[in-house]
Amino acid sequence: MVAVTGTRPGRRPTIVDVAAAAGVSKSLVSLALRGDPGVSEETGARILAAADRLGYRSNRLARGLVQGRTMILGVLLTDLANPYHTEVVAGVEEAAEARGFTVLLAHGRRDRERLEHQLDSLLQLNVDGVVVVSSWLGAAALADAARRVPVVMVGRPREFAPGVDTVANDDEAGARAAVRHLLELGHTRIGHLAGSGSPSSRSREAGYRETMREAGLAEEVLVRPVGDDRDRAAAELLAQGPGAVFAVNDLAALAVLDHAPPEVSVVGYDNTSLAEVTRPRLTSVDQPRAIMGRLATELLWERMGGRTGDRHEVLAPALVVRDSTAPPGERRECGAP
Amino acid sequence: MVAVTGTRPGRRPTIVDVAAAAGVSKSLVSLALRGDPGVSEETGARILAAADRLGYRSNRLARGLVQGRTMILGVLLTDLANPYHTEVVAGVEEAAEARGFTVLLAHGRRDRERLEHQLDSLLQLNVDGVVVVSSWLGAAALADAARRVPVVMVGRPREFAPGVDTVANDDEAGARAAVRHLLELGHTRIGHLAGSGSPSSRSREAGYRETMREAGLAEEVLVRPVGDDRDRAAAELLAQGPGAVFAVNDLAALAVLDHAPPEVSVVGYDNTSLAEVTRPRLTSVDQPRAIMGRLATELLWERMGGRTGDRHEVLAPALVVRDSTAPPGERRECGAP
DNA sequence: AAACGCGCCTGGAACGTTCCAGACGATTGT
DNA sequence: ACAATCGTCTGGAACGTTCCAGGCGCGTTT
Repeated sequence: MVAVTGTRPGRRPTIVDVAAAAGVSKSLVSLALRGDPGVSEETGARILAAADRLGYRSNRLARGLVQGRTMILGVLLTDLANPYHTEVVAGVEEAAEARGFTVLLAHGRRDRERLEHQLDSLLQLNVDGVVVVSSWLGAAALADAARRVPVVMVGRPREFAPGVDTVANDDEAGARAAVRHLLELGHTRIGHLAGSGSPSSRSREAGYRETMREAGLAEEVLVRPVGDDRDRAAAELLAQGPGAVFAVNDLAALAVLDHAPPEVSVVGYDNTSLAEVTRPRLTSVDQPRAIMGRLATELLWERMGGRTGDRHEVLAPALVVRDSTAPPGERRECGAP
Repeated sequence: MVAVTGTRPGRRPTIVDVAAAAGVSKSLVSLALRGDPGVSEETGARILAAADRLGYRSNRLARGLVQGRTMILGVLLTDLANPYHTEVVAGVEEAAEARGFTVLLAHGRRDRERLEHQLDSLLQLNVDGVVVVSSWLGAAALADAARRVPVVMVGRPREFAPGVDTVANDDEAGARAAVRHLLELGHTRIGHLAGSGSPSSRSREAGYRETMREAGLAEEVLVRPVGDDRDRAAAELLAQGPGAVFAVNDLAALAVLDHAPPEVSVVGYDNTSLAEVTRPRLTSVDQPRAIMGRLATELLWERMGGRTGDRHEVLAPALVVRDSTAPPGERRECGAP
């Protein structure tokens, strides 16, 4: 399996090698490999056979260079370990694949500078579009990228970048649904373990406050930002004696569950895979992540088709009720069923 | 911010545009942008300024084409959602970055055919090396890829592919450590919820059987394969009344925890992020994933440097003791501390 | 004074593909 | 019989870089 006849030694075979082996011009090889109808059946078969024999693989760099597009979509992630992100990616991949694109992921590893660097790498590769699954990237960097290639951001940006479409869920509505669920169970003393000032977390907090006010419970509003130390924040919030807690995300909710007596109901946000796995299983607000990913890809597609105006899509989340919520005074279950 | 002077309209600026703007040859621009010492300080500054003004970004396709290498490492993953994988990736990224490589990820989405397709995509991109974090890929596909570019597989292959280095943990040793821990706590009736025949799971089962035999407990050996329905398998295993269970991985361990009375001790394998999050927190065998990722990158590096013989590295795992194991008869804790 | 070395710069040839204009026979239409 | 058309196929020009051989001016050595 070492030296295959017809190939220059030590080099990967090119279209020219295949052409020589099949006794035709390189142009015809190119046509044949792409299945062009203007190639006679017999010659086509011979070319394919030769390519196969030589172990030829097309060189995407060269193709991309001459065509000016690569049929590659780049996905930029802050944090691979975040299950929220990965489900969005699955949606992107599905839609991209259907349109013949290859998806490559670049990873920022929770570091803003690295994130910008990775975005740059993708641009240098001439990807045909970028989906950014991160709120960490600044509007300037995003807008700059959008000047060269379609860019969609999944999530809620601090600031809208011109030329960049966005896909987000309606955080305020999700928060409302969570709080309403607790109200309907009969809770009144509902606290909120809040986020750290990101646009999403602010909307969630606003939804919480609003719903409490509408229920005539403005005095019961109890908010504690989660800060750096989730456990401390959870403990301090619980020290105020709420009957239920709406947490800004699942991890925060877990911290609450950990410190709360079993009568306290807890709702999370994001419906990550954690929610299924913990005991009690966590009631949580689900973002339609796969759909968001698909939609992001469609927005890219539209941009490639020439759309110029910016679009900002907001999707409705849905509450998923599990075992961590119960009427006041009832114990959540714990451990084996 | 629309039409920048000096750029041909509608095209991204190239090195030639920069050259024209700075009044030098394209060759000099190339040298200047790469920081070649043979460029006078003054001219260099002028070129950089021009590049900046035009918003120039180097084209990696063209560079890769002429240099024959891309300074990109590809990582092929079966399953993004698997936290085991993502930590390996972090290790790869760290080591790759230190050597000036960019890491791009391709995702097989738990589909073998897609996995092969993605591998092909990476090869077409002329990546300088591939780390495969998956046991799904056949030896033939791996060997084929290894013929064009260095390939390292992280995990235990069903069959060693020629030309492909591997990095794995010592599953048998890990299993021994887990079982010994249970023995030391005083357990004798130790069951095993086994995997589905992958090389890793077979080694883990072997380690279990061996250790039981050495402890004179050959008669107590109790093995149930996990199959498709984890919950059923766990319930059936528990119906045999073991005092402790060593499970083939964390997810299987969780299924056992779910159905077991609190006196039953449980050990998992892989020490995924789940282990920290469940209650009781799961005792589990940890693979040094980040180190495995780094090592994989180093093996690639060696191959690039010309090594030809195959290397198969096996790293020692370590047991992480948490709350899911206790002496026989004692209750594991549950819920708040 | 010629030769050499050095710092700085340039033009053209790669790299592997696709695109384009057109060549060559054979067939068809008038 | 001649032009037009069609099905196949070809050679060269892109694409945007890097690499290479060398050029020019100037100071230093022989």
